[in-house]
Amino acid sequence: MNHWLMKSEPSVFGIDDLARAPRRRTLWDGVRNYQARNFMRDMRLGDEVFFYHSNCAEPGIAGVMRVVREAYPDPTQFDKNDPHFDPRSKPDDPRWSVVDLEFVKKFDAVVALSKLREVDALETMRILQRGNRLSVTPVSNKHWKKICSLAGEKT
DNA sequence: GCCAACGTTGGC
DNA sequence: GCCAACGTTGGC
Repeated sequence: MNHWLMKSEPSVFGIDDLARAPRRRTLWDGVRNYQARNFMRDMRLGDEVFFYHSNCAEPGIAGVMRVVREAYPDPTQFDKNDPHFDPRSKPDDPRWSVVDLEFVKKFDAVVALSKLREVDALETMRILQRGNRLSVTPVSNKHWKKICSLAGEKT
């Protein structure tokens, strides 16, 4: 099983929104970056994903979700009324993908970005690198376990 | 193929 | 709100 991290702005869609969603599931739409898309296409059923809150008062990791459907075409790319509409994308040759994710747990407290930066063992994490903007990134087993322990969770 | 201009991300 | 870093676009 592989591990991942996905960013979302809590003012748009945060972990509480996922916990309240029907069947506690959502499709992760609106990704419009090729590298991030390619990572989503590598996700497999059962993979676990950190839910990262970005662009907010306390950026950091808020909890965990799980992949419950592997990549398929993002419906918003074909919807003229959606902000993520992509006129260059054709139904027989879609550019953008989504995966379905299910709520697993919310951490008792957000593991803050500032905290992650203090931990030597996490130095090489992708989201901690300078200028990083990717909204979907892989997380190594070592980093996954470390962050779970920071969150006070057993692995 | 180069690269300047532009739009977006996201921490602070 | 600021601004650095980055990806994309489009003229040449």
